Amino acid sequence: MARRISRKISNSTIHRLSIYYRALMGLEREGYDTISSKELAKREKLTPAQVRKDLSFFGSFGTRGLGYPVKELKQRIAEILGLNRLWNVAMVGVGNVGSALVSYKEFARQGFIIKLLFDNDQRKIGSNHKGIIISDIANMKSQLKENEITIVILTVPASAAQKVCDDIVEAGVKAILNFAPVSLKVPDDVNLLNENMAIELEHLSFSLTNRNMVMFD
Amino acid sequence: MARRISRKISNSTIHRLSIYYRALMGLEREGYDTISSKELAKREKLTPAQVRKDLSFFGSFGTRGLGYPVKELKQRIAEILGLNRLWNVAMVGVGNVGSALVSYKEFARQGFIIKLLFDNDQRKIGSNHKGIIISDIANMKSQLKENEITIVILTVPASAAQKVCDDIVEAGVKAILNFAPVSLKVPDDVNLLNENMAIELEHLSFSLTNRNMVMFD
DNA sequence: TAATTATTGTGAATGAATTCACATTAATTT
DNA sequence: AAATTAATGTGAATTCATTCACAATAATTA
Ligand SMILES: NC(=O)c1ccc[n+]([C@@H]2O[C@H](COP(=O)([O-])OP(=O)(O)OC[C@H]3O[C@@H](n4cnc5c(N)ncnc54)[C@H](O)[C@@H]3O)[C@@H](O)[C@H]2O)c1
Ligand SMILES: NC(=O)c1ccc[n+]([C@@H]2O[C@H](COP(=O)([O-])OP(=O)(O)OC[C@H]3O[C@@H](n4cnc5c(N)ncnc54)[C@H](O)[C@@H]3O)[C@@H](O)[C@H]2O)c1
Repeated sequence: MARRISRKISNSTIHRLSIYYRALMGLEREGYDTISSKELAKREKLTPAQVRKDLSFFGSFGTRGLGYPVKELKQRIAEILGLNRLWNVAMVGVGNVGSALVSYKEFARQGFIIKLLFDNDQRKIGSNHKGIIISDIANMKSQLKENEITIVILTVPASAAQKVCDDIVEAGVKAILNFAPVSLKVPDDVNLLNENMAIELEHLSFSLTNRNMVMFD
Repeated sequence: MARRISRKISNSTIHRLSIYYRALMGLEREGYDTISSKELAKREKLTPAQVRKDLSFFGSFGTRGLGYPVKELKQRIAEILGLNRLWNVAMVGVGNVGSALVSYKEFARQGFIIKLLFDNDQRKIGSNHKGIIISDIANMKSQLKENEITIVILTVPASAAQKVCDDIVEAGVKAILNFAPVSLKVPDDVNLLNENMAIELEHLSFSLTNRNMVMFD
């Protein structure tokens, strides 16, 4: 029953699975029963071969001559991505970015349940934020364990990030989404992803600057 | 004087340039005069060869036996990324995410100046947000042109995103950073980047789910 | 039920990105 | 000033990702 993935799945493939997942949600809403790799690729500006190859790493979900069943494929991708369950999430640093994320209902709808909030600002600690009481960062380590938190969103200032990150790791958390613009050091068995909006802006500024692929030295 | 880049620079290389840039800012603060590819790679969990290859696409900035001059290399990368100038930025949709971004001072420090804010909510239009008056979306097209906006940050609900995006494109803007979780259609000459935090969370949930590279069907 | 059509699933081919490996060269030491 | 050391810059080798191309096959049509 267990399908062993021999090859390592590339980050690009994982990323595209999320894209397919979103596309399929849209298609379901629009009333599609099936979708071909050709049509799915067109919608997401990819190639049909890429779509088929990505999916083939995990099994054969389609029907030759017809395409993929929208509802079922969506469900299969949800399973692959680990979205057919709830994840206990904590967030550290309830400032500008943290507040925006907490109020975002889509995360909960996807199974990412923000259970705990932490901050070190005495004025914030104890206050109720969208139904969750903000806890003192001093209690973080024990509370992360007690509440079986598996994912932490890190939205503290860059200067505090490594220290807080160390504590998160010590609490046994294996997945961190970091918004602070610093390279955090974590052990190999911890999944760290960085969300850095400045880098995206810099990418745009690079593209605008090098429109004709000409540089100056 | 113009150095033609024959090969297309890969997105990964551009992304790493931003990483080097941040690392160099840190190194400068820490008082380093020079840095070797070996040390820079170690800090950012990359390989020395990768660092050297990335930089070599744009010129030879180092000294054999010694390494790269921190201050100068930082400046060169800033030039490559187009950060040695100011960019006029507008933001559409001043809600949770939009508000967080507007209050973020680092963007301005990097040269991304948020000049205009737009919304369609009558209660928000006309109000002063961090020193900027929120304008009516109805006036967006003309104002984007008048103010020579080159980058737009799009933080409206998914349902409104494509329509607003079309107007942005019509105004002649060639770079868009989109936070709405939809695939926007834009002409080939428009640079569109998507910032999707849910996708990052899904990546983490994939990694946690497939820790031993075993899947279930 | 046979012929036709559409589209998957996948090895093989191609293309792209990364890493290797070393000649080159600048700085430092003796 | 020669020898030694350290690290760059870059072709070549390798690894990884994407695309090609087609046999296999399910659905539909005649
Ligand atoms: N605001 C943005 O648009 C934006 C954009 C890109 C990146 N970022 C990054 O995201 C992070 C958060 O940004 P922000 O604008 O929300 O900052 P913020 O200052 O509004 O919020 C940070 C929060 O962390 C808390 N905090 C500080 N030190 C702490 C500690 N040691 N333990 C627990 N909590 C602590 C503060 O009390 C505050 O509530 C920063 O690293 C920032 O660089 C922000
Ligand atoms: N809040 C989050 O943490 C978060 C996380 C991931 C993605 N997103 C995405 O980012 C976008 C913004 O999220 P948010 O939480 O800030 O939403 P929000 O509802 O708080 O803000 C959206 C703003 O856009 C304005 N708006 C709506 N339609 C408009 C139109 N046609 N023209 C101009 N303005 C319009 C609204 O008045 C509002 O001020 C959404 O697409 C959301 O899915 C948000």
